[in-house]
Amino acid sequence: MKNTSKHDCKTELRNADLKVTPARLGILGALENTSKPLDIVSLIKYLNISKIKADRVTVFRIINALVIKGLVKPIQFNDGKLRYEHMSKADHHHFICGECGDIEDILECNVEKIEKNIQKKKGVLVKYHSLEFFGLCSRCKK
Amino acid sequence: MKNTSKHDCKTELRNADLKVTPARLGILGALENTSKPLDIVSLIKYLNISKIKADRVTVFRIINALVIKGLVKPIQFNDGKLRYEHMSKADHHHFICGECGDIEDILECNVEKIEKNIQKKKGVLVKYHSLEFFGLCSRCKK
DNA sequence: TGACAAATGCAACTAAGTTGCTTATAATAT
DNA sequence: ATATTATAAGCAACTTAGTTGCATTTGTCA
Repeated sequence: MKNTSKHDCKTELRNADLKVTPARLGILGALENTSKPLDIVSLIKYLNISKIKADRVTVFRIINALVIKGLVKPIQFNDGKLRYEHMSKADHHHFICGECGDIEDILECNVEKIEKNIQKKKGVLVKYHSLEFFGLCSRCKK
Repeated sequence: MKNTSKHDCKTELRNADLKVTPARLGILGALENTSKPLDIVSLIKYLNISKIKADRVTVFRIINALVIKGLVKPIQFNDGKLRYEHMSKADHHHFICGECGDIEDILECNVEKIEKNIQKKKGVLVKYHSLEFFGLCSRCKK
């Protein structure tokens, strides 16, 4: 299981014309093994735990490269920092509670149809979209 | 026209339990008179032009208050800063070009239905949602 | 295994956003 | 109108996200 994942990460990087390095494998691995989107600080923590040392700057640079190559998608929860999600897990959206920060997955929307429509109508290329819902969760609502 | 708008801003603030001050009127006015979402720096510029002086910190505090009260909605274009839009203009979404930063309005999606669904299913309160499309515009695509 | 391009580390920087505290001002009652 | 009071604004200092330049290291490929 772990081997497969590692192998997948390697070929993923190679297909994207990115050299295979420990930090890159670690970051891709982190994003594939988690259910919630991760911010830079969480990624660095994950790398530390995995005994992979990588500078803050390196993590920023790697994540930017992954985004540009389309392997990873940035998500904004309007708290001043970006989080990142592996594209293979980007098939759902989120509800974010503005009070407690709780994140719930939202499955029931099909934006791909709209996406295709926009591409055709406007002549643009849509790489990814973000659909997030903000409000109060059932606990904080009261 | 201007009087009406000013009056609307006043009652808007009063209804939200916010005191009416020049800076608040200026910011609400700016957000009502523009078609594109504005970031903090643009808001400060607008205030300066309107001969309203307001500290950076004040603008941040005002905008946060307006968001909490639900008069204004923050929008993220994944460039490291928030932009803001008056709620009365929040009925559409955006396409953002990652190359040149161009912003195009996207009209054709009805997320309200999904929103109501989520509220019912999850027992949460959705205050606003964000749906933005990221990619390359027709010019940068080539 | 050696060469070269690409990746990393480090230091210093920019820019967004926040906090604490003092002063000023809008709303309310007198 | 005026005094009172809670709230807003200003200022300085801070935190945190993200970037840039440059020197050093490392992955790849011949």
